[in-house]
Amino acid sequence: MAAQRAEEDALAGWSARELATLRRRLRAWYREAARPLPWRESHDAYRVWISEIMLQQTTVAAVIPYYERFLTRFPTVAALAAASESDVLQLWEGLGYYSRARNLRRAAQVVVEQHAGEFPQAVEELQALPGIGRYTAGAIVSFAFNRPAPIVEANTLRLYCRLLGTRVDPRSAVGQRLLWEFAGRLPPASEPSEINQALMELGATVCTPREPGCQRCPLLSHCRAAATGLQHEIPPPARRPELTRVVERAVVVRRRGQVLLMQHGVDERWAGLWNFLRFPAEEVTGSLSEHLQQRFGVRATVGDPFHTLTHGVTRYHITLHCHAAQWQSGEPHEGTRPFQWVSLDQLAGVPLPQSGRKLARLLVAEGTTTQRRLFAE
DNA sequence: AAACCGGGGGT
DNA sequence: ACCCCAGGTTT
Repeated sequence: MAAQRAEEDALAGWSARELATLRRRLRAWYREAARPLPWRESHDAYRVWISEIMLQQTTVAAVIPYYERFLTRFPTVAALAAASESDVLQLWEGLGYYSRARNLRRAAQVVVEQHAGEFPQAVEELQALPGIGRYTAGAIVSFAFNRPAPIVEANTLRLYCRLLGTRVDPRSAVGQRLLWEFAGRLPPASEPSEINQALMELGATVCTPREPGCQRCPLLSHCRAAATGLQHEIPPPARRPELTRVVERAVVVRRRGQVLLMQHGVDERWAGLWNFLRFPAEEVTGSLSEHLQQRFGVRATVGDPFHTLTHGVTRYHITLHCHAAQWQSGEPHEGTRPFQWVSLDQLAGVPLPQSGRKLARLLVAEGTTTQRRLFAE
């Protein structure tokens, strides 16, 4: 296989001597260029774990305030294990990928119940916990326990591809095997944590996607891509899925100063979070009022849209038309989906997706006058 | 292998 | 408007 040949070629020529030199230069650079990150404060597995889960597909700047609040509210794995799912989701609100929060709580319960509250120190055992994959397991082992473990994520993936000078697709099975093999050779027995952090930091700040700073890279003389001028073409860009435009409707049903919320099911987007009544506009065949009665068993008078907001979610661009409605009769039901009535004051304590929160803020901020207009009682 | 999961920030 | 992000799970 051509791909297999490319893999062998890419790994050939990295002598133990060269790797030792590479590590020395990397450490020297890192000790100058270091920026503070939450987990540098301690080598606590719980803290490293929380931060790594939050950082999945999420930028450092976005994570920091969430990390601080989370550690204050749930300072130990035992505290997290004892929390309700809703409480954990509440702290996760706005961060996205909410299965991370649900898995976090489940994993905490496993650690408490099956590991006596102590994090296992082996990659395989950590990877068996919900929400912990190969990267996060390696990150915990190397950062928290300071034991050698390979890490491959967005930054090191790009860095390794360029160092290796390979045009192999890093997302393919062959590419993955190549990268993890190379990643396994990099952390030394002594102080591997620093090397792994330095690799990620170099990828994040110097070996960047668009304009890699090769002139200031401490590993320039080791880089097979830079040697041949291929750093801009490696790694090959991922194919972007096409954006689908959809129109949805949200209905704020009001009854005696309270609003109606539905909970998203486990097989839906925003699983476990609450929302106003919300559905694709195309599912509405007749009037909105008829739709509410047929689908939720609720009689209500529905007004024209009072607000429209757009937002992106995964590969969808959503236009959301928001309606105010006045409840008349009928308790809401739809399969086993939970519903609840909450006052506007209580809304702050219920986990909502970002789009729902924007709508909620609108209701609270609009004031009594507008609400009276929207909900003619 | 491909789809799915969210939202923010940079350009 | 498009690209990227300290990924993991499910199909």
